[in-house]
Amino acid sequence: MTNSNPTAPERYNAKDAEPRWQEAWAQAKIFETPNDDPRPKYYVLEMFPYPSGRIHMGHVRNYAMGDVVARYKRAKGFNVLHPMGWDAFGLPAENAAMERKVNPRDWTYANIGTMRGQLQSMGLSLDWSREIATCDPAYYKHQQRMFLDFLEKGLVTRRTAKVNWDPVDHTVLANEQVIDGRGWRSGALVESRELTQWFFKITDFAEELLGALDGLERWPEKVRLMQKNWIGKSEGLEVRFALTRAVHEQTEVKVYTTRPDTLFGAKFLAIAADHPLASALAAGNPALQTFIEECRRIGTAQEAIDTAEKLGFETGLKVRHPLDPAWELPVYVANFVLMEYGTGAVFGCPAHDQRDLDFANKYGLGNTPVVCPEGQEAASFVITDTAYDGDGRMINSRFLDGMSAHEAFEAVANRLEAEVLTGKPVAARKVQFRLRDWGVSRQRYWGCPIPIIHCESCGPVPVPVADLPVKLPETVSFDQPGNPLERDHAWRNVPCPKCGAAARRETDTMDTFVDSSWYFARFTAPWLTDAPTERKAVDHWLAVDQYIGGIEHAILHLLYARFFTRAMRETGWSGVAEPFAGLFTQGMVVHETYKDEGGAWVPPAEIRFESEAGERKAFHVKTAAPIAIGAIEKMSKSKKNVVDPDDIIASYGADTARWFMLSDSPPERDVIWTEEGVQGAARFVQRVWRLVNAATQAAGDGAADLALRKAAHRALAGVGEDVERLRFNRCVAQVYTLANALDEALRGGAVSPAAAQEAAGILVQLIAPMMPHLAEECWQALGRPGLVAQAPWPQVEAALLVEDEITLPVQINGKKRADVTVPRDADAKAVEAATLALEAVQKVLEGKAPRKVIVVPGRIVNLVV
RNA sequence: GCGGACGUGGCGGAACCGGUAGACGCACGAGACUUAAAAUCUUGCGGCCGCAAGGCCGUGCGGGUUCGAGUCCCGCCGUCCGCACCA
Repeated sequence: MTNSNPTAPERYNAKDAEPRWQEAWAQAKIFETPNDDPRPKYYVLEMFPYPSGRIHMGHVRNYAMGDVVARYKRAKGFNVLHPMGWDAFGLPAENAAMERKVNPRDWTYANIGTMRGQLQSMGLSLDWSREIATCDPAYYKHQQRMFLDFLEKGLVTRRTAKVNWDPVDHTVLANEQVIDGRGWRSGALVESRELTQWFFKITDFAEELLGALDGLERWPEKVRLMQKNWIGKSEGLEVRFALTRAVHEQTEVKVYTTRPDTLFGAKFLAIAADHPLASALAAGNPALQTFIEECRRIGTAQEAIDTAEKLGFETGLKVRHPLDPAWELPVYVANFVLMEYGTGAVFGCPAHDQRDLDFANKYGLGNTPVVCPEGQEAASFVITDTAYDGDGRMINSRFLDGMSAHEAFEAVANRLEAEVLTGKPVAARKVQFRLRDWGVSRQRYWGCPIPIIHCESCGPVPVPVADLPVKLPETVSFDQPGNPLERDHAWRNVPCPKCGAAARRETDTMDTFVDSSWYFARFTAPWLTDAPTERKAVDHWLAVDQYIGGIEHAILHLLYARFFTRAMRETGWSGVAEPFAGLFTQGMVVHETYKDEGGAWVPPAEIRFESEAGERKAFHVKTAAPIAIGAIEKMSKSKKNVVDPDDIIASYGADTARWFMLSDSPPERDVIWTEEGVQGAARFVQRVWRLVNAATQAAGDGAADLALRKAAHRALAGVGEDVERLRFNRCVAQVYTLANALDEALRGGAVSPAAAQEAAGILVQLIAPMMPHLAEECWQALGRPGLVAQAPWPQVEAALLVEDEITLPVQINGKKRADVTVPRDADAKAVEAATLALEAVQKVLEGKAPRKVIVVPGRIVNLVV
């Protein structure tokens, strides 16, 4: 190429070009989005970052993907909203404050400044005029307003509850934030504590949140399933078991069951250690008291639960079987019954529940099988140490015998609902959810203050809307553990808004997941000072058409946001129920790990590679000591396998980093960051630049035009389709294919200037969403007017996508033996004739006719001989 | 334990509704240019046999359906993810 083109351009200089084009875009304000644009809207959003300090490769991948969609949709004629903001409240700021004696606000805003600069150096097409930070009173003021609205609507409550206490972060955590019994952030084993907390009543929407999942067709099936399981709906029966003697006026125990069909297999009743009946009994029973305390102690540590034995305490109480008053069952207090689920009491059917069986075997309660698997003799069906929880025919169950389990469920439910024995129903059908209300109180400083004032006589009083925001105090000290708001008397002590008496502010702040539950709505009109949203704007822009982020938020953030949007609908701040119409969960960025001979982790920047007998070996750049290449893992500081985006952008440019991020792996899978891969991307950047410049020099007679134009339009059609489906790795492959075709055509010398420039122009527009700076530079080199970022997406010429002749594979008995070339519209008969005329086919047939000929038009020919 | 996803060259991966397995890239081999290196260019690259033409085998393993299976069905094996005393 260099030889054939004496006017060869210099190498493309990303360092020079990238800031230049970023400045040009900013000057032209082309990424600032008006709300009143008549074109169809498209809202693309990536999960906003926590300003932890610097961006990491995960951010680069996330935002590169979103930017491809934004730029593509803009070229397709949409009015695209693509904003950015900061999820700016959170514990790291407080930890930094404690460790480094800096103010959390200063620390946060310094990080925002750094990270904003880094994102801008990536050349993202963001509307920075809509930037928001959740720690800004101008943002959280509206969150406080909505909190009060929710409170008025009954969507917020305050109650005492057993909560997850993180002893390291000194705060309460929601159920969703406890992973494997540990705090999601601190990793500390959580403890159970009884505290008075504010709750968002997400359970009010359990049914709706579950039902609406089916409508989220552009969500990954996996995420929908995870949410479905998390909400955990079950349908069963609440059955009242009458006690044979009253205990402190309690005459019955309510039990929730999803298997009323197995009621005749019941052997015992078990209640939770926290059950009111257990407490009542314990009052006069020290042994039981000890047992209950033991249960509570074990209950706090999740790990213990996994290994803990099923333990019970026989109370001596008896209950009557609801289907046979003469049948009495013993009542146990058991460590495996949860007060939080159902009624805090279960009936045990050992034959058909493993846990009940373990318990029954331990205490010698026996078992009676009542569901017999198909094909099994009822007489010989015995349960010893493995319960049977499958389907079958009812046995040993009086009036249920012979029914299916499902029929028996209905029969029992019907009979107990219309109870004939006592004249009143002893059971009711009930739907039960696993989902708990969302506890939002956090005993931390760096969060959105809960706008409540506690008054001795009036109770919790909402701060008047006119007094919002309740701002965090500016000066705080972190020299003692605990929440500094508690100690800030000037801030805390205020008069009651209702009666004027001395009162005190709520010192808990909101879970930071509240902040991120509505930011996408705020982006639609972030300039409003007197309301969280403008209905016209929010209803126009929502739902987000394409949301992109990590799978780790499959439940947490994505469930909270779905709830919050509904709560906003209930309070009039939005007319939309679902915030995200399309969701994409991208994979992580992973990297090899390296260890030196001493077992210490070594960062990739300190390693050089050599190939010895085809084997890749690593050495330390300075000491030349051999380095062991370890497993490929998520980039993490602890394993030192991180690559800083700044370093990559400085040495290769943003386009190279973006291109590599999009090229190798399917976006939903993990991508392995490799030096070779980045270099490959960098080579391609230069190759595009050379090709585009060479295209301006084309001077052929046009003999190769048609083939090149076909290649260009095939790529155009393919990339369009693949961007729509977020298959960026395939887009990249198509671009390479077109680059190869253009290269070959130019080298052949038979391509006309017009066709060369058309193909080069298409190539540039195809890479523009992915490598926007290079694309602008090339666009200019081609002499095209304006910015490629503003150019409409080229039209595919459909005629160029069809071939006049097609080549079909010919199989004989299912094995490929030849090819046959026929006109595109040849019918089956013509294809058959052409196939049979092939020399290779005739040789096999030896004059005989094939037994069968299968012609799939446009696809394949198969001969059976 | 329950629920789900996945398994294709040395590597990342492609293959639409069952129709040419391995697109595209990376790595690697050979060669050209160069004093040399980088860059660039040419070329090879699933395995086995063969000078070649060509043939045989091949998508985790074992069966099945089909003219035809990476794709569908049944049974294993392995990896990853989510939930987990939920009655």
